[in-house]
Amino acid sequence: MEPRPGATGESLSISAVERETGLSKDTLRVWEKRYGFPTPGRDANGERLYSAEQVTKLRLIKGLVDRGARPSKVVGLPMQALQERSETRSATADPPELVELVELVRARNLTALRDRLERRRQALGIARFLSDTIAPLNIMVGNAWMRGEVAIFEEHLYTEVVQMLLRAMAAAITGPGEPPRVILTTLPGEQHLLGLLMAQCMLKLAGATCFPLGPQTPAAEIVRAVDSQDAQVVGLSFSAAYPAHTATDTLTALRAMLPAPTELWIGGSNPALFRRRLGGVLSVREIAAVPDVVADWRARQGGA
Amino acid sequence: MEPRPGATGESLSISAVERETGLSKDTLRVWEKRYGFPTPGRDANGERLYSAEQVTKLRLIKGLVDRGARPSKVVGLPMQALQERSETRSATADPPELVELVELVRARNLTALRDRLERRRQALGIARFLSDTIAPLNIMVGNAWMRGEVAIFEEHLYTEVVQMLLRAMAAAITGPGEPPRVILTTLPGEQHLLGLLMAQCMLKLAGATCFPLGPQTPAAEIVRAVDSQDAQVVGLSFSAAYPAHTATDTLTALRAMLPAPTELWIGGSNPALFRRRLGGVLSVREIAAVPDVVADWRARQGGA
DNA sequence: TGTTCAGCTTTGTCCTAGACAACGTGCATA
DNA sequence: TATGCACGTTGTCTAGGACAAAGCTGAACA
Repeated sequence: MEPRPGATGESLSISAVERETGLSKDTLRVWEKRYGFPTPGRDANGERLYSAEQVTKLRLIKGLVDRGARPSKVVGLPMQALQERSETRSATADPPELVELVELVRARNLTALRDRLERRRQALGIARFLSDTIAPLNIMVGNAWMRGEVAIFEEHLYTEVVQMLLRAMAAAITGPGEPPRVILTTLPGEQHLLGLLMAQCMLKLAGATCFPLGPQTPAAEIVRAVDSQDAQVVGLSFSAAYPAHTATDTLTALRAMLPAPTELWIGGSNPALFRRRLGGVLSVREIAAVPDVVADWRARQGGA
Repeated sequence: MEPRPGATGESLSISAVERETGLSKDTLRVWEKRYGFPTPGRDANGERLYSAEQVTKLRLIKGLVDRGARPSKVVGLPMQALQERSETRSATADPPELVELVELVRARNLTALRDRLERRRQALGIARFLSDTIAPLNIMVGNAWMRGEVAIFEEHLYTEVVQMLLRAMAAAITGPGEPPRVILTTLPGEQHLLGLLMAQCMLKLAGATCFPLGPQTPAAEIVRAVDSQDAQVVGLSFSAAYPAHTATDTLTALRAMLPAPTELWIGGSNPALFRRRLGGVLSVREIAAVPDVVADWRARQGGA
């Protein structure tokens, strides 16, 4: 009636692999037919059983495809080639202090990680802490995860530590709550919250009023929220894993549904957001740019 | 290449409906064939287009099925009958003070909601606040959402407010961090965190040491986390929407993968968890029972 | 030399239809 | 009152085919 076992020992069913990798069942089957990979075994009923290695490899491939690689070029590649291609992308000389922090994640030393982050926050101030430490660190941890250097649960521990820190920071920034009033959320399917929390901190620092909706709000509901909260801006975040196409489609739909004066600001690590511009959507490439964006908005409102 | 538009105006594609309702594409198609509902229109390419009303109705049906109704008995029912059946379930005389809080959610009065909750927390103390206010309130808001009385974005606002409160509470409970050491997370597919945060507060109150992994950790990764953190207990939470079958399957698999002395504690609003007992899994029916469960564990360890 | 457009290839998702195992239910037996 | 068996129910899996949208390629043009 409900799902099959899903996972028996080391072998995963197609549903489990869909959950683990984010690749749909259809895609998994069609890759198998077209590219000859993955090559799952079969159980007694002829149903696919994927090995743990194949799942790891699929995750690497997904990472490359998310960054713009074409499946036909990467889906047949051996493990080694995949790892090399993953690494070259992040080889822009990571600063050693941040590499140390990633090492703490790998060592699962949460208390040390928390302390170090806390100290950096106090030393740098919130804005620079976010742009110079958290933002690059997120990318580095994400890359390390794709390369298999950081386990899923280690990435979860990291996310949880940072999330606690950011939420505490956001709560600590108080003020009269001036315009703009900003709805913050992600679209359905996008679960990553860190970008949104960073944006919330920066926006509150700039004096804006935030209405965080948490992750995964359908477009129609965002419109209702804007209406009910009298919001002037909708802020959305897109991680690298979010399908580029869904993003642009839903964004244009949302843009059409929103009243014209309501602005749509987007950010995140998704490369597709910056490939092509969308009308009526402002993409904020760097978290550090948030104060300028808010200042621009205020100037525009003052002038109008 | 990537997903189709998904949503055009008021009509949703089958993928969008899958995301919105949690019913798989396969299930949606097979219900249509077997029960004659839903009856989506078709676009120029012959692809299904679901109306907003059908999606609402599907959500109601999903709610009933999640609570144990059989699809053949409820997929076909008219809207009115569905609403009646949904309501009878929650008709156990909701306390008026809590009904008022739900009204605040519907009125989107976040500041009032936050203040009221904060005051109740101070009046009742953390433990009774969680068991007598937050736990029933979650259920009431969930029911109101299923009945369509509370919009999705209102439910998001509520969740966000409570989450902030619970995280702040959890952070404020400090102590030496005694045993047991508990890994807290949900299985892949389960996104709801409130239950977990409540558990975290209660566990910390009881002096336990918590390692929250956030939502959606694969079973194999939970095992690695237990190993690396020397945890004695794994705590998992299951919302009503989580497919019963996946839950029991993954739980038995996880139980088999964990070392025997590591305990597995589960909680949440999922009725399936209490229908049948699983060997080596302890289901904590009430959030208020957490201190007893911890005390029992300590007695067992002391005796051994 | 740079740009634009048409045509080709790639790619993810959707379609249909059938099969089956696991579950719940109800009935007959011990 | 239990236990076991048969039956109907139900969600997921299988397969192969189709198609639109996006990327890529190269020719024609300014």
